[in-house]
Amino acid sequence: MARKATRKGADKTPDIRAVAALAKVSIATVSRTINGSPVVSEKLAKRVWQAIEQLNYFPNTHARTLVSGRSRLFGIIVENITNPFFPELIQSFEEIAVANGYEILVSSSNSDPAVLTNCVRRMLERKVDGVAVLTFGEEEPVLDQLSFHDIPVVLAEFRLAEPASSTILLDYSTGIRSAVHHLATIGHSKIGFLAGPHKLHSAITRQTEFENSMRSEKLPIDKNWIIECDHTLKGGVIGFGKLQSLVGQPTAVICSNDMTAIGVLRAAYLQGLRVPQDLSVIGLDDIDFAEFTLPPLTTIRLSRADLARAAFEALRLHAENPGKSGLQREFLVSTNLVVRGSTAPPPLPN
Amino acid sequence: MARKATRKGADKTPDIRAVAALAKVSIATVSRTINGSPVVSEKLAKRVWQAIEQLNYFPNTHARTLVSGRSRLFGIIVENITNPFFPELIQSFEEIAVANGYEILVSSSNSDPAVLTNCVRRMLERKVDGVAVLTFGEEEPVLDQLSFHDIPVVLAEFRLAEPASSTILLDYSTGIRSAVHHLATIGHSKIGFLAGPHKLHSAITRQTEFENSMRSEKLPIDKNWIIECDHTLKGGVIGFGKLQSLVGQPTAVICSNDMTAIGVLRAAYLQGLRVPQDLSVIGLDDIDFAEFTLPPLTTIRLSRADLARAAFEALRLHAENPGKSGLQREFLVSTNLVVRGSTAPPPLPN
DNA sequence: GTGAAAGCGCTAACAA
DNA sequence: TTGTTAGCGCTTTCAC
Repeated sequence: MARKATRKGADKTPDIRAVAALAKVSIATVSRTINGSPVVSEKLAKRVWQAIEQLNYFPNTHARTLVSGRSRLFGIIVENITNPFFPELIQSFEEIAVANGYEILVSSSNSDPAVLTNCVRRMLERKVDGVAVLTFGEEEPVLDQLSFHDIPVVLAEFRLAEPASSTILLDYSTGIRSAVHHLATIGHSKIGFLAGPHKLHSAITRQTEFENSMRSEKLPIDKNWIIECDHTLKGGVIGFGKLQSLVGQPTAVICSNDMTAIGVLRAAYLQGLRVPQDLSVIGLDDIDFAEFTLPPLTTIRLSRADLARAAFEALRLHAENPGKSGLQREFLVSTNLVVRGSTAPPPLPN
Repeated sequence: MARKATRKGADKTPDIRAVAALAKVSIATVSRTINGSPVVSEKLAKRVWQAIEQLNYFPNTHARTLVSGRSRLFGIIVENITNPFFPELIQSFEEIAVANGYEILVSSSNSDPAVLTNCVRRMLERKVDGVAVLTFGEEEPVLDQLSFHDIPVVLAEFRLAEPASSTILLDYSTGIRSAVHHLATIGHSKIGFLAGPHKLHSAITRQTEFENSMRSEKLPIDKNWIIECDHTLKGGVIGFGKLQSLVGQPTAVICSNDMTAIGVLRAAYLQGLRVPQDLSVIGLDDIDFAEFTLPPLTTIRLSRADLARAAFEALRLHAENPGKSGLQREFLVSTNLVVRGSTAPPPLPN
C-alpha cells in the first residue's frame, strides 16, 4: 500500500547501475558483492548491500544466464502429473532445488513420445542446466537430443554413455521380495501380478523382479495371472476383472503401482470380495493416499524424497562441473515393504 | 547416435550469426524471419529457414527476454500440489500455455505466507510475464509485491485495483444450491457442512453459500454441524469424528472439497455407517478420483479446464497489451452438481 | 581491491 | 526489403 504510492509510473525496476550509483561504486563491485566474491572490501560491500536493500534490487536472471551460460534452471519431466506419485516427487524436487538456488521447469510427457520431444526442446530453449527424466522407461526418444547439447541428464533405470549423465537405480528387489515373502509366510501360494505398461522399462523390471521372487520362494508362476495394466486406477479395475474371469484364481495380487492396487480394491469391493479376508492386495509406491484406502494398503514404499534428492544431486554435480569427466554416478534408491491392512492369510479352501 | 558422431566438442550450439552466415543474410533478417515479420521476401525467408533447419538452430530465450522485456513465462502458484485438484489444474494450464508458446513456472505455497512471498520473489527474478495466484484466498501477502512491479496478475475470488489484474469469480452458488436442493428433495433436513480452513476466502464463501442455500430451502442451520476442517483427507476424518460426537446428528454432510468428503467416506465406513443409506455425502471439486470412491462421490464440479483457461486468457490479455488500461476482466467459472452414488434419502427414523 | 570495457544472443530503431 | 548498430543487464577479463 505504502509501496504503491511510492511507485510512480516512470521509475522502473532498478538495475545494477542504479545500485552502483547509489552505493558510489562501479557495477563490477556490485556484481562481485552479490556473487560473494571474497575480494571486495567490507566497507564497500556494506554500502552495496545497503543500496540493494534500499532499492529493493534483485538481479535479472536472464542477463545473468546470458553472460554466464548458466540458468540455474533444472527441468524435470515426469510421466503423468495426474498420478499422485509424481506431484509428491515434484514437490520434493522443487523444495530441494529452491533451497539450493535453482528453479524448476516441470513437464509431463503423458506417455506420448511427441510430447516428450517437445518438452525437451522447450527445456533446451530455456537453457536448463540439466534435466531429470523421471518417466521410468520411455526416455529413448529424447536422449539423443539432450546429449547432443551436452546438457546434464539424470535418468531412472537407464544408463547413458554420456559423461554428463547419471542414473538412478531403483532397488525393486528388496521391496518386491519382501512382499512375496510376506505373502508366502502368511500362507499364500497363488499370487497374481498386475503389471504396468510393458513399454515402460520399469514395468518390465518390476514384473521380472516379481517372477524372480516367486522362484526364490519356490512358488508357482502362472502366466495367466500376470496381466499387463496401465498404472491407472481404471486399469487396475479392468485388470482385476480379467483375473476374475479366469477359472483358477489367485488369493493375492501384487500390483505394479498403488493406483492399480486401488483399482483392485475397488473392483474387489464391488464384487463382494472382502480385502484382506478373501483377497490380499499389495501396491507399489506408497503414495500418501495409500494410508487412507479401505483397508489401508499394504505396499512397497518407493521414497519420493530419496528419488528427488538423488536426481537433484546428480544434476547439480554435472551442472556445477561442466566438462569434467568421471562424474557419472549411480544412485540407488531402495524400496521396502509397508505392511498395512490389505494383506492377511488366504481364505481356507472350502 | 549418428548425431553423436557429428558433434565434436569444439562446435557450440549455433547462434543467430551462424544462421545468418549460412543463409548469407544479416542477423536482422534472420530475426525477422523467425518472428514472422511480413517484410522479409519469400526468397530470403526460405534460405533462412533452410539454414535454421540445417543447423538445428533455436533462439536463446534469455537473450530474447533481455532485449524484448518479455519472457513468455507465466507463473502459477497453487496452494498445495499434493491435493489432486491442483495437478489437474496445472496440467490444463500447462497445455494451454505451451500451445500458445508460453512456458510455466509452478510453485505451491503450502499455505505458508513466507513460502508464498518467496515464490513471488523468484518469479519476479525470472521476469515472468504474469502470475496466476490460485491459492483461493491467501494471496494478500504478495499482492503488493506483484503490483509494485506492474506484473499482470490473475486471482481467484479477489479483486485488485491494479489495471493489470483480473479476477476469476467462482460461481459456487449454482452448485451448492443444487446440492442442498438435491438433498432437500430426497428428504434431508439435517445437513452438516465440513468447511475449509477459515483463513481461505474461498472456504468462507463456500460456507456462506451453504448457509444461504439452507435458508432458501427453509432448512434449519445448526451451527454445531458446521465444522472447520483443513481441506485434507485426514481433516475430513477428524471433522466427521467431531460431528459424530454431537448428540443430534445430520443425515447428510456437504464438504468444502472432495478430499474432505473422501475423509468422511472413510470415517463413516470405519464406524459402520453405510453411505448413502445411513449418511449422504457431497464433495466439491470433482477431482478425477471422485468417480472411483466407494460409493462414487456425489460432488459439486468445479472445472479445472475452465479455471485454467480463464487464468491463461486473463494473463495473456494483460501480458500482450502492456500498460493498456481498461483490460481488467472478471471471468466466471461455474459449478454444477454431479450426482453419483453417495447420496440417497435419509434413513427412516426408528 | 577496484573500475573500465568487452561481450553473452538477441530485437528494434534507423539507414540505406 | 535489407543491413547496421545500439543496447537489454549482467559477468568477467584486464588494467590500474
